[in-house]
Amino acid sequence: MDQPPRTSPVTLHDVAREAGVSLATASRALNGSERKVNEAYREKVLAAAARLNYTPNLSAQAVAKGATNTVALLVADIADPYFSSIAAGVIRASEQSGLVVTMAVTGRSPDRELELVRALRGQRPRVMILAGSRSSASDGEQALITELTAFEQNGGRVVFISQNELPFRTVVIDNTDGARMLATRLVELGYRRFAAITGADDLLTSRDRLAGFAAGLAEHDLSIRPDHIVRSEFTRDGGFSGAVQLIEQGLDDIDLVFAASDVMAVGALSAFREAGVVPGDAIAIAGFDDIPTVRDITPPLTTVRIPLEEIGAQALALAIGEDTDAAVTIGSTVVVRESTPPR
Amino acid sequence: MDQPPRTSPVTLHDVAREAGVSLATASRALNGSERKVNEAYREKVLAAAARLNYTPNLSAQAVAKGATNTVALLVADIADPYFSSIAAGVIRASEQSGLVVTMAVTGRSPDRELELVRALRGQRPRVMILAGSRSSASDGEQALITELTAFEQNGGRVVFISQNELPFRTVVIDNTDGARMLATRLVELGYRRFAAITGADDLLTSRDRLAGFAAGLAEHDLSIRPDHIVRSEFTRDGGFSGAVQLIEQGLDDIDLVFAASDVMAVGALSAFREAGVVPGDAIAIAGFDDIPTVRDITPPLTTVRIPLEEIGAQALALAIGEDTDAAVTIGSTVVVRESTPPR
DNA sequence: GATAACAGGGAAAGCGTTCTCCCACACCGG
DNA sequence: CCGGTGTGGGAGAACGCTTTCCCTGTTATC
Repeated sequence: MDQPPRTSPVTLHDVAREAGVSLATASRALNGSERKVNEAYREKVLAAAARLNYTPNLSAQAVAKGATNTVALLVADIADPYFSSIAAGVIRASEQSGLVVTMAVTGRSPDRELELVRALRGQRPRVMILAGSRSSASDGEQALITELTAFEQNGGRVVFISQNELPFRTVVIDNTDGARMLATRLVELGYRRFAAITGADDLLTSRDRLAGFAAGLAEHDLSIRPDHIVRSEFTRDGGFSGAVQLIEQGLDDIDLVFAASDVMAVGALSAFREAGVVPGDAIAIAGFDDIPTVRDITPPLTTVRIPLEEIGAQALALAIGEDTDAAVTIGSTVVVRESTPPR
Repeated sequence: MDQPPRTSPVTLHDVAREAGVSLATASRALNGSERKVNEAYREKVLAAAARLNYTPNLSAQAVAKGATNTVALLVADIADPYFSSIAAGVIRASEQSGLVVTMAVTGRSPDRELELVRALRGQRPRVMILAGSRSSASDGEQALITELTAFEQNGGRVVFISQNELPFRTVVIDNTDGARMLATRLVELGYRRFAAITGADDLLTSRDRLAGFAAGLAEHDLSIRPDHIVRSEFTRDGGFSGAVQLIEQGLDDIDLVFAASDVMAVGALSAFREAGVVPGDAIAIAGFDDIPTVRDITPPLTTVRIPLEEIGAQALALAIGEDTDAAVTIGSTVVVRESTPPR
């Protein structure tokens, strides 16, 4: 595979020599903007660069300029449609701005997150976007804040996607209000007896959604029986096992299950179906996020739509934008589908 | 947001001064491996680094060493579960090897792909992994090969995920054989009258799968009526519109629809359901890939399982491995689920 | 106790860029 | 014809590291 001598990459120096100009001129013709360079020279340089198939060494540019074109993106799990949709938005927006995205996956571990932030900081990215799910009482929190503050003091920008409880720019997803509206809507549809499958209690996203849902119910003097709230992993399998738990407890007093995310709802749906409980009929289900797949499952899922790709794009805009708005709040809409027929 | 004076990042120089040692010693204590440094000195340096919250500038390291720790990953669409699963595998394996992944999205455009390869080459990554869907007759193909060959001659490694029709290392997905086995299995289940929804004709993945499926049928003296093969976008919506087209043509002479990917199958399922044709009952459906969601849709989808995450991990292994095996072939297994009940 | 061998610190030369100076030259007004 | 004012090329410093090379001090060997 490696028969040819293995040449070393073409440098700007080579291009300059080939074009018969100085290093400085070559640099200016190819990348440096400010100063004009004689049209004849410029063409000679461009021709030489093309002939040699030259590509500027971005690392060298970065050290010379003291700035990169990099966006560092941290997500919990790229195979999860919630995060991959957000990532798609970040990447699209980045490419439009001529930025390159480097991505790391925390696997939902705060320790790993801190470690990755430290490592990514070495890249001196322009922007760091953290789309992990924040949890409330993590010990490493302070260390993370220290790290990110240092990063900002060196001229970087930090953007969180989640709750704005941290002192950084944030794309705020209005989990509480979205869940509240969903609850109201479900009450209007005739539902009265609720259960919920949520993530661990310190997961802010999950907690806010549950709280919002409960608040919405409270407005109609309804509530969720404490034993009808089951906690589980914030994943498809967590949703599955949460539903299993509900089934084992007995479904008599439940006509609707609220899952704190669509991914969990999908898992729950499968659990119900496997147990012979027909979703949308014997039991209604609602989720949160409106990930692409939920319109294709059966029954199509009632959920709260948040524009995931746009959130990713907004995060980048917030990061590179001039205005120092500390937060952008993303609205959500309730989408009623067949998993919650009127009753 | 930026009140504090905005200090510049801590450099190795600062650390060395703080620790009272030379630059060389600091470098060796923190990163450089070969030479030993006195334990007392090393501790002083590490302490100083921690005190100043130093992070080595990776760009500077890259230009000094002439090598990076970067893996460049190109995918067609990160929101597509096929690619996001592969990406998850690449990222996991990369992090295990201490490599950083930079990701770019081609949006299925060969021109864009070429452009991105050029741009990413500037990063001087150790490895470039291309997971786009290859298409046969793309004009820019030669330019892409030139670019990638140059990259390899400079010491980089290129890995494709797809078909090995290009002169680079490849993780080969055995589309043909998988589809052939699927066809055989479906014939065993009693199906005789087939239709297919596939991608554009020059998309190799799609073409191979269709060819394999047809070959499998041929072994049992069966075939797909040419007018029962519809071509469409290789996406969920493409699957949907493909199914609509079949419905409009009439489903009388069809009892099973083979979709060239699970994503398409999912779209097709929705189309059938919307048209009142019950999938798994009035019409059977089979897909290809075994993306995570297909076990959660209704009916659960019969498909050909390929271990997507492992493919991603294999791609990285192939890239950084010593052995110059040009290709690794990934086996596939038929998974029969309820979308194709015996008949 | 003299000498060879080695360990390990520090100075300085790179790595591939950008960018600040400096300078030569052309052009202009008086 | 002279000095002033651009204009734009080129030399070289700088960016933050790694690594080679030199040199001193310690240890091993006879």
